[in-house]
Amino acid sequence: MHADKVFKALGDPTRRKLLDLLCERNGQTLGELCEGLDMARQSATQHLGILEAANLVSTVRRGRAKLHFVNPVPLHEVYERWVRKFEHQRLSLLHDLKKELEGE
Amino acid sequence: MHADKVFKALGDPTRRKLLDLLCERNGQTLGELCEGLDMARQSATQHLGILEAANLVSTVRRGRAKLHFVNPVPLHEVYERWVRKFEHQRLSLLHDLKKELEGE
DNA sequence: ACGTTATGCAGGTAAATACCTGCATGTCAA
DNA sequence: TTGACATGCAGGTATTTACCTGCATAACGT
Repeated sequence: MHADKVFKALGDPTRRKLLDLLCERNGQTLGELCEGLDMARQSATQHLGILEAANLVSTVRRGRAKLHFVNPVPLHEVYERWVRKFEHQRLSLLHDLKKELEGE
Repeated sequence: MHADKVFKALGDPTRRKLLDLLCERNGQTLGELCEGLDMARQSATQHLGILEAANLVSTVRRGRAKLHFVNPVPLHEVYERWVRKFEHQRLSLLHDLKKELEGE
């Protein structure tokens, strides 16, 4: 997994909105996605390209249209690597901080 | 939760390394964290500031030193909002794609 | 074939980002 | 108090990013 691409892709509100749009209805075309975005088509293309490079979106050509599908796998990998790892700290964090504030 | 700050904070390899370093040993000082980084102290300060602004790191002053602690809460919120939401698609994605490739 | 529609590609600009150097402030220990 | 140590703050630069305009290509329907 390329954490860099995934997190950078998610670090933009337009791209997160694109994912939400695709979650509502999978397989939309570029034109359809643009309707919900309030920016030029070319900008949306760029955002979708970044999502695709991060493997968060997969595409299928269908005639002159390009259909976009969410790929949830990288999100799950993010969870495995960056959420679960820190889960066990949710209690020990408080412990560490408390000890520190009490003077070691 | 401020998804923007959290994802942007995570979208840099230096900052992810800082989180890993703190995961190994919580409560390290700026100087200690710098030893594992290969960049000027001021740059690390900037990265830690971004992590703190995203609420991924909390700090406690202790005399002239500043101790850093991981805060796993935003990571868990990311999971709730951006991973679980797309979990149910892990099967339906294949379904959608298959239908599409078969010609609707 | 022709016009319409959907997307691709080239490039240009303003803002944000990641790094740095240099100097200031605050704390500890002798 | 003084020197050493830990961090804070100001600013400067090169790269990346997010947006745009303009033109090119490809597919559909009549």
